[in-house]
This record gives sequence, structure tokens and C-alpha cells, in this order.
Amino acid sequence: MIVTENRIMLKKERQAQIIKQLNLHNKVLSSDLSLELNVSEDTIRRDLNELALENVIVKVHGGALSKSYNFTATQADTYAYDKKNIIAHKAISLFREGMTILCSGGTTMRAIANQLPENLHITFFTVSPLIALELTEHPNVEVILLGGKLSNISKISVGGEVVSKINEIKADLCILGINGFNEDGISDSDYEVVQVKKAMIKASKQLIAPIISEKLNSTLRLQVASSDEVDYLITELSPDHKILESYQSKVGFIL
Amino acid sequence: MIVTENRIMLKKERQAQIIKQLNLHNKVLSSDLSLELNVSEDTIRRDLNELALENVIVKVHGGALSKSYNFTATQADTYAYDKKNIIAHKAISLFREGMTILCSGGTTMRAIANQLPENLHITFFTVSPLIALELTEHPNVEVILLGGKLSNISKISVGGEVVSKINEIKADLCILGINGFNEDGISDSDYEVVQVKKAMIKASKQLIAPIISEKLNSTLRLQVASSDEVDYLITELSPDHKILESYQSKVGFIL
DNA sequence: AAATTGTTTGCTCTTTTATGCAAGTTATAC
DNA sequence: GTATAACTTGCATAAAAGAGCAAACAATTT
Repeated sequence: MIVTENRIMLKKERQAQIIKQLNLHNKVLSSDLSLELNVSEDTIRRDLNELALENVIVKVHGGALSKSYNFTATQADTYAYDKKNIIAHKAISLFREGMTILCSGGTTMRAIANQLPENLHITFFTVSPLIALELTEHPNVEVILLGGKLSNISKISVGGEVVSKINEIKADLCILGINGFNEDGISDSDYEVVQVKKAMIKASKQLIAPIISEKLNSTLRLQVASSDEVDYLITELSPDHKILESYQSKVGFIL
Repeated sequence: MIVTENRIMLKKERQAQIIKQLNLHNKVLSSDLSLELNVSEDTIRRDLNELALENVIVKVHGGALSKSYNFTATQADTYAYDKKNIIAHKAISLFREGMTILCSGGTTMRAIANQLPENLHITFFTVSPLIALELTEHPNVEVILLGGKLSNISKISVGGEVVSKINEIKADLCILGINGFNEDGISDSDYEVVQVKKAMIKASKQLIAPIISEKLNSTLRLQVASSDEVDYLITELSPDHKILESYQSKVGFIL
């Protein structure tokens, strides 16, 4: 086979190009990228979806925006917002007076922090400064912020300090912001983040996995936990929805 | 070389533009936006509706208003905002490549975090989750968040853990958010916060005290530091302003 | 080297989204 | 009140996204 003009580009390489473009212009159009990189728009879309799943970019109709293009403070798109509130409610139903809860970041966790009833006395340990701030709005909640190097992408504390600090904690519940989830369990794309999440799971009696149904059946590079470690899988769907069927035997409960 | 004529604007991008205009003018007209952004008024209306649904703007007949426009406080805020930016600039002029800076919270510190030039490589240690988040927007900055119990009022980490962690640090500069200041020095009202601030000062070679002039000559219950410990007093005023006269002999430098 | 397995890519078909236009309705101004 | 601008609703169109499939390719094992 003869490569006529352009040398072949590997997937990773192409995605790196996309990110480069994004850093440069803060936005990219799928159609432009398709031309520039000599692949079909389908491929570009798949790339963008992957990068969005890894939380590196923000995908929008027609292309993608750089993450720092942080305009709407309530980044939750209008319709996902409702779903997250449903999930938040289900999660909160598991909370009991006096509990100690360990949690990471993510928009779903943010919804939980907002919906939290005023009367509950709970101690939260969190690696997410944003969640920590939201939680301090509740007078009956004690917030312990776990410090460390702050990851630029995921905005949570990472590193050995955090992990060893987590190891000292004994929590009732662990709530993880989840990026990838399938029958095998929870996965993520950032090594540092995975270390922290693993420690969080180990430090807690029960693991709650809140996830929007559209993120189900997605896999990222690194394994965080197997599905049998998950005590509660919470989605916005009814527990007997057929999408969840394959998870019934894998996780503890589905809410 | 491919020059992408960006005639096409993504929806989110357009909505970001609208918000920008709104922040700038506090009100926008659908008709104006239609012309500026080259889309029909229908589209603008739909955008405004969406943004209103997300609670980002207030939609009215003919256009939209900025959310804060409803509170009369905006003017005063913006006014103080300018002063804080002046202070931020002066403070940043003391920053050097490779420095380690220890900082607390407060709106002035926030202005500093925003104004920070992109190219500087600095390591920040901070007890403020909010400042930490703002700092992560700068790619060349390393942010170490100091964890601990999060104070509901001051929104910074406090407690023995934080203090002992701070004692392990050796920083070049310490920037404190300051509530009370007079010829005797820095004072504050929260015991826990004072402990943290004292530790921060001890851990740093130089102490920077940024303060809005109107807060000068105020005293709070607890002493944080004497004025001769302050290396740089930074206000929005000219260093030779008469209000600052009585401080000339007390502190290191006045900027 | 051949066979097997899994990944990547492009194509088709269908569904969804974004946008503008037209017709009828409501609000605001004079 | 009436006129005008702004809004609503429904519809049409084009672009984009999603699902499923098969060929091409890469990585492994035999």
C-alpha cells in the first residue's frame, strides 16, 4: 500500500491535535477538524466524545469548547439538571443522622450538596474544594476538606498526602463522582484521581455510585472498582428499567 | 495552512457572548444581539429563554437583564472591585518566577488570583478552597490546598491539622486577607482563623498585607500580627497619601 | 506465516437539534 | 384605543448526532 500524501495519524495523535486547536482557539468545529485532519466527521465526533468523557473538553452541538470557556456557572445543561436532581434525591434518602460521608467532586455530587435537607447533622470529608464550599452553606453539616495538590483538570485534591489522610478515616458512605461505568465496574482516565478514589472506597463501609444513565456502559482506561464493590447504583431511571437489567446481579442495590 | 473563517458560531459560544454583554451593560436588547451576532431574533429569544431557565439571566420583554442588576448593590461592588484590582496589581508586582506563596482567602486575594499573569510559574499554598479553584485556572501555577475543618463563616480551613501542616512549609511570601488593621497591626475576630494566620506568617519570609483604605484604622478583638511584622502594606491609594502617613514608620514598605 | 481477536474508521439510516420563517397573539408605548 | 414591537406556536429545512454494520487495520497468539 502506498500512502499518497499525508502520513497516517494515530488516534492519540489526532486527539492531541484537537486539544492543541482547542487551547489555541477555545473552540473547534467538527467540520473544520474533519477537513484539517483528513478523517470523517464521525471519527472527529467519536474523538470529541471520548475527550468529553475524560473531562478534558466540553462537547457541544457542532464541535467542542475548551474547558476554561467556563461561562455558565450552572454548567449543568438544563435537561441534565433535572436528572441529577432525581439522582441527588435518591442518594440523600440513604443519609442518616450523624453519619460520616466521604465524597469526591462532580456535578451530581454538587446537586446532592444543594438538595441536602437542613436538619441533617452529617460530617462530610471531601477532596473537592467546590463541594466543600457548597456544603458549608448547611449549618448542621461539618465539612472536612482533604488537602493536597489540586489537580488542574479534575479540581480535586490528589497525591500521597491525600491518600494517606483518607486511610485514617472511617466513613459510613462513599459517594464517587463517576466518569466511566460498565458491568465490570467503575473506571476513570486520570491516574492520580484513581488512586484517591480507590482509597476513598477502602475507607468507607458502603459505596454509592451515582451516575446519569447516558454514561452507563462507558469504559475509561483505568479501573477504579469492580461492580460488586458498588453497594448502591443510582441513576435517574426507574430501578427496573431495561438498561439497568445487566447490572442487577452485579451491584448491591439499584435505586 | 488552513484559515478557518469562523462565520459559524456555536450555540453555547453565542450564549457566552450574550452573558458577556450582559455583564458589561447589565441589560441587552434582543434586536441588538440579533445584529451583533448575526442570527435572527428568534434565535436570540430562544437563547435568552434557555439562559433564563438556567437562572443565569433575567428575561424581560425586549431583551434581558443581568441577574445582579436586580440588587442595587452592584454599583458599590464594582466600585470596590476596581480598588481591589489596583491592590492586586501592586501585589503581583512582588511576585517572582519560581516563588512559593502562602495565602488565605478574601476578595482581594481573589482579585490577585484572577489578575495573575499567565507566564509566571508559582507554587501557591492556600487554606481557601475558593482561591485554590481560581488559581487552578492558571496552567503554570501549582496549587496545594491545605485541608482541615472548613470554617462555615470564613470559608477557610482551620484547626490543628492545618496549623501543623503550615508549620512544615517554608514560603517566600505570605498574603493575608485582612479584616482589621491599625498602627498596632493586624487583628481578626475568629480565634481559629487567627491561629491559622499566625502560623502562615511564621512560615513565610515576607508578609504582604493588602487592604482597602476604608478598612484601615479598624481594630478587632484578636491580634494576628504587629505592624512591624508587615513587610508590605498595600492599599489602593498612592503610598504618600496622608491616610497612610501614620503607618510609614511602622511597616516595611507601603505600596 | 496464518489465524484470531479487538480496535478503528467510514458508511448508511434514523433521530435529534438548531435555526429561520410565517401566522396569530400579547405587551408596551403613544 | 391603536400602532408597533415583541412574543408564541407550529412548521420546514439543514446540519449534526447516534446506532448499527462491515471493511480495514493493529496487536496477539498459535
